Amino acid sequence: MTYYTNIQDHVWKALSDAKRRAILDSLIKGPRSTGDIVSLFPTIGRTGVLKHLDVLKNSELITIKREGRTRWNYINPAPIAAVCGPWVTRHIHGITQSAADLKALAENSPSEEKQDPS
Amino acid sequence: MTYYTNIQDHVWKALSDAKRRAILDSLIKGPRSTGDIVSLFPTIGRTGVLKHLDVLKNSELITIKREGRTRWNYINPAPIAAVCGPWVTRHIHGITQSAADLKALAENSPSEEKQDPS
DNA sequence: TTAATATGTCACTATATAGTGACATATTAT
DNA sequence: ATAATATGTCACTATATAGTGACATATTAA
Repeated sequence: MTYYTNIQDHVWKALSDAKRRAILDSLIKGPRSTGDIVSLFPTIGRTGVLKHLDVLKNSELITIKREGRTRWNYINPAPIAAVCGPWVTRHIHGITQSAADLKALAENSPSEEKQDPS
Repeated sequence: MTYYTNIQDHVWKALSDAKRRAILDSLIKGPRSTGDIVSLFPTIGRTGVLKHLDVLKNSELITIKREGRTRWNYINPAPIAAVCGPWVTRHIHGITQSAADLKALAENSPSEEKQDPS
């Protein structure tokens, strides 16, 4: 199945690939053009990198700003801080969730985690 | 390709699945038997849960202790603390890695991150 | 011993994902 | 206008992954 509609899953899935994490690492210093990022990965082609950037964009881990024919890719750490940060912290400190949360997690794990009450 | 030989990747891949994160959540309170964990997931079968537990075991996110015919699954937060913690912290605070590290990351991303000098 | 319980293993299916090559479009330089 | 640059899109292939049903094994209860 693996139908996940919430942003949480998108973020974790995006971060599960080593190359995508490397791309994010390379953006900490500052934005890079797409071509520049491509040149950082000699082992895969341009379209491959493009698809990784698409994944990062869809999970909002990068934002994009066009300047002429150049596309500038900016890192956006907000999803990391919002999604992974709390989860990792909770597990490092062994903090238990409420039984109700756990039940929801297990039963419909695609939607997972705390959801907006919208 | 996606041949990853280091533990780092195993951890991120393991955590990329919502059900596996839910299993880990359920273990914060304390160890559970395999059958107990299975009963937490009505949407998938026993073998499905077993495979998730295998993934968690291979990434050392759980440890196992047998007691008669019962297998007790214990959470092990060490890989989270060792692998995800620093990465997440670094990104939340926007801390740059050395250029050499970045180059290594990009060129042979399968092995990724800092490796044992062994 | 026999049956029930709890778990392990395996081959299989279906979907997801990484990666590619070919082609298309937009922008800048000559 | 023409060429070079930078990026976007698409169909395709190969592998990885989630999940299943059937069967096997080990342990406890009757």
